[in-house]
Amino acid sequence: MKYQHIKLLVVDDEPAIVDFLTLGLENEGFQVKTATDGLSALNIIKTFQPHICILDVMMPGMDGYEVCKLMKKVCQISIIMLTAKDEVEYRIKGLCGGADDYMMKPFSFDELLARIQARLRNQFPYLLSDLSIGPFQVDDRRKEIHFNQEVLKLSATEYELLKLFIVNHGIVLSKSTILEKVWGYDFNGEDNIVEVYIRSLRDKIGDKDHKIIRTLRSTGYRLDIQ
Amino acid sequence: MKYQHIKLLVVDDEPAIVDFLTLGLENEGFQVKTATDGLSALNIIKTFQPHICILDVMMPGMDGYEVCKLMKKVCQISIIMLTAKDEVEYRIKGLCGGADDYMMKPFSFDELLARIQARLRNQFPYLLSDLSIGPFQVDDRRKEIHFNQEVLKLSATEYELLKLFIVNHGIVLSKSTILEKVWGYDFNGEDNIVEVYIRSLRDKIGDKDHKIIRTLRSTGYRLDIQ
DNA sequence: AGCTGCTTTTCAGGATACTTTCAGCTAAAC
DNA sequence: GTTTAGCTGAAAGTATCCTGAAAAGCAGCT
Repeated sequence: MKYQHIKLLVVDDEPAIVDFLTLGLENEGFQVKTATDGLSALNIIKTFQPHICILDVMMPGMDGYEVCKLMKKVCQISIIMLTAKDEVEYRIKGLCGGADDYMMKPFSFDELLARIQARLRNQFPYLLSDLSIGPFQVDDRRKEIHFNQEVLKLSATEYELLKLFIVNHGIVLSKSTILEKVWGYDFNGEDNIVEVYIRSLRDKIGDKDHKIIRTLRSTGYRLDIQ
Repeated sequence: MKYQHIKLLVVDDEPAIVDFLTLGLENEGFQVKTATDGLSALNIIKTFQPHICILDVMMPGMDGYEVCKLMKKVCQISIIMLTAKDEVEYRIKGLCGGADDYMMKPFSFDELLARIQARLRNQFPYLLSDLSIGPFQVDDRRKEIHFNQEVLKLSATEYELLKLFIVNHGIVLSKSTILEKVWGYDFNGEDNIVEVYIRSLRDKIGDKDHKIIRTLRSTGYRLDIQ
């Protein structure tokens, strides 16, 4: 649960590995998206904006080395490369191309976790402590959100929803995404409930003219800061 | 459980060792953070303020000896240095630089535990006996908790529950967490028992309006001090 | 074994806060 | 002007928590 606001991208052309990692990482609480080739990985980065990418070197089409360089150009992302035992030259190439860490296959899941934590500590230490963005401050241990230094009185669902917006501020969230993340994939009600909850959030943060939580008609909602 | 409020920092450039120690120490109940180099160790100290640092001498970049000196400058911290068998000169250097103890690799985990306890007895004796937070004082040896200078008359279960809250004050504890920590993972009753026990604690500390032990509906409970 | 006092656990009713639905309304898009 | 998506007030439905009380368990004592 403590990693709920940390986004990972797993890129490997072998679905078995992707599934294995995704399952484990989601279980640890991370937000995980996947890609099986470099091009789609680069596309996902644009919208998902992950903090860390776990990237296999050997892939058909663009190889991991290329992908790594391009990713680093586009955004601030921490990259952990996966190499097979005998791909030493790739490892060196990878590190030169901007990878932050590498792991040899086969590896244990715990080792991966340790490296992810190391990356977070190095590059995103603020993610491990409190999340403070604009007028919002999320204290996940107290389960409280401050808005302009005042504690908001929120129900559990409202808390989760607002946290989702804060973590993804500046990014549009569709109603179906919100439903999935807050209510769970197995929720089978109408998505009007999202509208209802967003109203109550807007009420509580005094967002009368919908300038903080923006509505993007037939697309979704976006939390705008400043 | 008895070390729950003691904070350790493990610094070693070998992830395998870091993982091994972290796992074992967390299992003993310590709060553990890790670093793989001196600089990040110094950064962590600022926010985490550990009581004891387990510090490897041989590290790339800043060596343990340097780190040790800097740590001692910044704060009151007990340092246990790790040296390889043949690094005698480092050991001497380390002790001169302010290390409080040293251990030769390889060492047994029990030896490390013993040295940690020795350090605690020397430098933080109060951590081993009393835990005093706000109006609460836990005397774990006598199995007594004082509230506003008065001894509370508690059953064994009530004692464990209140201690859990005191150690984790300010942090929301879910009913399942509480069940696991106080009743054990193999308890198979309803979680209404948590509610019942919390009522009795509230009665005994006079928390009529539930402002000391807060209920966070469908999330958990939180002990608030002040 | 039976009694006693205490602790632990279960149970059921009720209060309350939260969740969900609904229907009519508003406003944007074409 | 029509259509559609989103907004909103209120009502209905539900889950969670609180509580008093009783049952079950357990240790010490005679």
